[in-house]
Amino acid sequence: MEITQAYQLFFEYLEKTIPLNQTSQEIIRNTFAFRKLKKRQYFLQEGNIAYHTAWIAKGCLRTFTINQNGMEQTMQFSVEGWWATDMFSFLSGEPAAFNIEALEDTSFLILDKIGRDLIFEKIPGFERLMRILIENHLVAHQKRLNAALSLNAEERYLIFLKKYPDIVQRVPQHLVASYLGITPETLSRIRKNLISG
Amino acid sequence: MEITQAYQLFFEYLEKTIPLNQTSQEIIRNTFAFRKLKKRQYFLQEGNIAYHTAWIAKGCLRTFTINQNGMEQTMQFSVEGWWATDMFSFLSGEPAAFNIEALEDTSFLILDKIGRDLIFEKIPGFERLMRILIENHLVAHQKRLNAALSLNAEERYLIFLKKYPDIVQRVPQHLVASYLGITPETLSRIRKNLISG
DNA sequence: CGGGCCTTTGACTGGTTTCAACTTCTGTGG
DNA sequence: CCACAGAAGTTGAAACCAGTCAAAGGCCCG
Repeated sequence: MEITQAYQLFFEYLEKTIPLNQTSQEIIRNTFAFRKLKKRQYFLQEGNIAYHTAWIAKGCLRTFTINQNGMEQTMQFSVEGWWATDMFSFLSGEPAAFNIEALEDTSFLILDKIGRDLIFEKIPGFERLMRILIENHLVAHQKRLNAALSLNAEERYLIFLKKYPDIVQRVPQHLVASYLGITPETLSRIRKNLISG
Repeated sequence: MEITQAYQLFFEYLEKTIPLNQTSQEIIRNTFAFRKLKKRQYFLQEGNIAYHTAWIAKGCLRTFTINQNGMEQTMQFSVEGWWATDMFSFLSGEPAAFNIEALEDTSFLILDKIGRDLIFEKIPGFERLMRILIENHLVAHQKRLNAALSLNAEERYLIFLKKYPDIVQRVPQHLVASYLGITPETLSRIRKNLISG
């Protein structure tokens, strides 16, 4: 993907919420940098500090942690138009608990904290947009927590299917399992069961 | 609890993050209203619209949903200095999915959307404070989701004990179980096991 | 074509729920 | 202040869901 196209997509994304004049676009071009990752490369590794927040223009990033049993726990799949970072590390400057890797060749824009503060200051409505973003993020997490605590594996898989039909096509099955908090074997059996029964 | 004291506590709480002059305090007094609930009374019921966000001065509120099996799922216990609302409903104006009830006689300050916008406009740094609040909230939710998906019941209980030793003392055991996403029987057995072994 | 990873399948294990009975605690009215 | 009813907590036995371990088949990519 071209740099110009990535910014263009980002402007379109932003303009759904806030108007952008030429000056604002220029500021964004100067604060957001363009980056690419090839499949299997890392955007962030656990223990490092998350200096950047990423906005995906094309491709897919996966955010995950290693839990205390040494298993990968997938937190999020970020596709076109989504954001990805370790929020805690980005905000506090402490080492990240999350890893973020590319599941496909991915193009994205990155923003550091200085850039963020600059944008908050210069572009009216941007801080509000980020707040709304995080609020929606929080709501989604509440629903997911609710599901994790009260629904069984099959029910959680069906919700995932319904909510992200595109992502199910796109990522390996064992990663979906790790997102749902179940083993690959269990997910395989659930799918078999859904097809036959 | 007295009205004056509630505002006083709130000012102290706010001043940890943002300075407040006389004017700001006056604005807050005019936008946040004082409320009381007796034990077992509701602050919000599922299906109604959450017109308010609450800041607890004294007491304890419990936020919970009824899941699709008709079981209560406790989302949060809000004690002194915490906030409580159905974020989704408050922001969108859609009916709430959450119930919020008082576990004790509780005194708190409430803010509606109009008041919030007013405060964001009039008090510099307030929007930032709310953003940081939500960001921290999000981080906490991520950790809890992680735990829910990858740890067993005993491990989750131990984390809860460590993180909220005061709340464990304060709320009935079966509500802690519903917070952890386990049955009261299981929590009882876990506790027995921890004491003897 | 071959190697390694992903997925599937089977048998077994273990943690958690369910159902039921019993005990303890709490609050309310006589 | 006691009695009693209802709620909360404990304990046991059986059932169930998901995990673990192991092995075989499928598929992608070098």
